[in-house]
Amino acid sequence: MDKNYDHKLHEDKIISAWEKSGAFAAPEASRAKADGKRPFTLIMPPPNASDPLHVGHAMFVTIEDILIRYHRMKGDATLWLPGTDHAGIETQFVFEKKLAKQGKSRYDFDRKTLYQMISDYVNEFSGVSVQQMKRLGASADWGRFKFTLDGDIVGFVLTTFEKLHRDGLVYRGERLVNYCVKCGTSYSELEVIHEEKNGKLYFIKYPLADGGEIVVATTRPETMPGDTAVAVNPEDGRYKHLVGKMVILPLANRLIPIIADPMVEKEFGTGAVKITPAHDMADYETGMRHNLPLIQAIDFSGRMAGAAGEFAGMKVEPARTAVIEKLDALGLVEQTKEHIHNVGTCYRCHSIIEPLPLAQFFIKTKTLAAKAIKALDSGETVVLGAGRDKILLDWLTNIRDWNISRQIVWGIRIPVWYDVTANPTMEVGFLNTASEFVRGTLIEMMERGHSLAEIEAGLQTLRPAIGAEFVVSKTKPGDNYLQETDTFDTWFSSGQWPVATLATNRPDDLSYYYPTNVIESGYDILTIWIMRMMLLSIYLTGETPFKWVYLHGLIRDEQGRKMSKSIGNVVNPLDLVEKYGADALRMALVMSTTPGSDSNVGESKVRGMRNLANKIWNAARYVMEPVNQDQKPGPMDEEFNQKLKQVIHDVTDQLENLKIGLAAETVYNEFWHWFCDKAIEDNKSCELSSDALRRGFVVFLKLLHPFTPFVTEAIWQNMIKDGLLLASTWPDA
RNA sequence: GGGCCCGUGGCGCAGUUGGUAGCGCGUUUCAUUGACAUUGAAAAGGUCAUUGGUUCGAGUCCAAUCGGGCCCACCA
Repeated sequence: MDKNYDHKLHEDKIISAWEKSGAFAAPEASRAKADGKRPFTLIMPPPNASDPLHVGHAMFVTIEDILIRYHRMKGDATLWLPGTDHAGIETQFVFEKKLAKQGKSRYDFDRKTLYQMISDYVNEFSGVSVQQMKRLGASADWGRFKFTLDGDIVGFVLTTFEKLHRDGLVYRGERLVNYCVKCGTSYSELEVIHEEKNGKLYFIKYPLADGGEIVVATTRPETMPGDTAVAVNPEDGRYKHLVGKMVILPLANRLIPIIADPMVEKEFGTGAVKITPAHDMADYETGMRHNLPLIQAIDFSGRMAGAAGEFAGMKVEPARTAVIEKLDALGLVEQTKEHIHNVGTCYRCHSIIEPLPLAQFFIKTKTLAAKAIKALDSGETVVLGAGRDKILLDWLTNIRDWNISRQIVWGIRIPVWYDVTANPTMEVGFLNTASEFVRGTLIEMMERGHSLAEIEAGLQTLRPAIGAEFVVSKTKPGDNYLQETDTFDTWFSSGQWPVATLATNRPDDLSYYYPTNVIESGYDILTIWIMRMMLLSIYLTGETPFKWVYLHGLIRDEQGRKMSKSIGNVVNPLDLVEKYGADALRMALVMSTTPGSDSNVGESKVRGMRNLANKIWNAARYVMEPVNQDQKPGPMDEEFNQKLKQVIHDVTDQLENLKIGLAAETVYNEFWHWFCDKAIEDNKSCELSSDALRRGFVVFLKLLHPFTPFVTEAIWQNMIKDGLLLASTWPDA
């Protein structure tokens, strides 16, 4: 054996030996069942198919692989099911940025072509993440690999939607949605980030119809053309006498009522609020309570709409200035104050989110959430992650209906159809045969000579009226139908992941390997993903999808800063693997970490763990040729055996209880500071037999294997020369 | 405004059901040609944020305070 362990000489060879052995594959359910084996199932959180791995991925690969290797050695029927996600918005966003560089946009292509282009782009990179996971040592069952847009997964997702619809849990409704005019799609509230911004609070005089005025405070005067009321608090003595009176809305010169609603805070501003139901979530709610009409002043491109009269066509920011100037000229601006307020921004592109009214598909979540709450309350599902279980519970308790429509093509198209003859005025946007993007009502377009077939072929957007009837069907229900152009929220498909991946694999996988034991992910997607999996999986199977939720923390740099491209402190996990070996990176990522807490990882820690790999290697060299060759028990043998048992017991116990960081620390310390520093020295002084030392070392190889699989396997091949360490059995205490 | 998490030697972090504090990196001194300098031995360094309480005993439980971070929320 070489004097030093060089990971480059071993890792690739070991990966292929493992793969060739077939040990990664989970046993067939029927056989495992017959053998009386206990299943251990872990569904991999699917990384974006087109993205290379970052440290967060390396973290989940490591933690999950540790658990999988441990359970495999314990003799469980172990399934680690891998996959990748199409990541609808993320991917289309990146792709459109590429198009923009070529001076093109999504409107230069018909749906099919655009989809194909993105698909090709994703396929070009889709192998990368899988290769990288393998380099980290991921012992997943690659034969069961799934992609969220695989035909069988898509079929499964569509069936789920049909079932939800049959059960009355789907509706199409016009709601204020969080719309990003730059991304051209709506988002669920989970994808909106609230940021504090400096703005101005304008105090504007609204004249009363029968003389006098009422002053309202607003940060968004440009939405005034959409005002449909002024609201005051019912308890507010200053305004009680005005409730029910009419005001003349400046600029538009429309009459709108003064209403009383408890949502108004008396202390803020003037205690009077303009109500703009089409452009503010709270106003929308108020509008619903008071049956106020919806007037859209801003359109989906982020410009002022026709209702804004002279301001129509202007972008929001300049329109705000223009409106204030005009009002000021009319003497209607009482005062302007500097004001810090929360603004919703797009998590993707950081543009300001416009709340806009749009007909979308929603899933009713209340009844689904009740079952998830029950699973948490009863302990059927336990969340590990520094109190984040309470955040989950809070979300489930206050859950809102889930907007699952996205206005993008990269995803699963919603299987809903509209009858053309029944909806002649729905708006269509399509690429015509002359490759121009045209938009208008269906009937207009047909009158202009565009055939239904032409429209259907180039269709990008379809906007049927609010109450339009629709048919849910996987296939076209008749010649006179056009399909909804929205696709499902990516999380709608990944929310079914544990069930969908098992149901579309081997025949008995779902019945045997479900519910899964552990789901592992970063806490940043607790609500957006984990919660959705609970909702949909319980709905589909009646059982909670996982017993344990293990939430790992964010990985920060050595100084505790978030990794970001602008700081330039992003570490590529594969570079570290190249330099120090996969074992070193794995150990550095998990040692002394605890669920839910962020951890800082820098090169010095990885280097320290590379030293561990070398230490193991050299311990092997000693054990194979110890100074004391005596097989007979030495005076320290008894104590050594006792201690060894204790170590096995501790590590096993910690792994059983998902205390992975602690288990890593225990093996590290006991191996280095007890086995190497004490036991080997005892052997040198002839107090410990070589026999005991060797048995102890083999135990340590096994205990270390889940954490540092490569170096331990390399030694096993050198020393034991029988089978693979990967497939050996876990030591008994 | 409501909720959650964190505050342990210079730095980064553990500490499993409460029993007189550990690890990595760093620092100091010494050692080493036979497992490993990617090493070993020894050492310096912490009143476990502060205050009060429960307990025979608290880093570990409770309360309050200060500091840092996060989540949620219709003060426009």
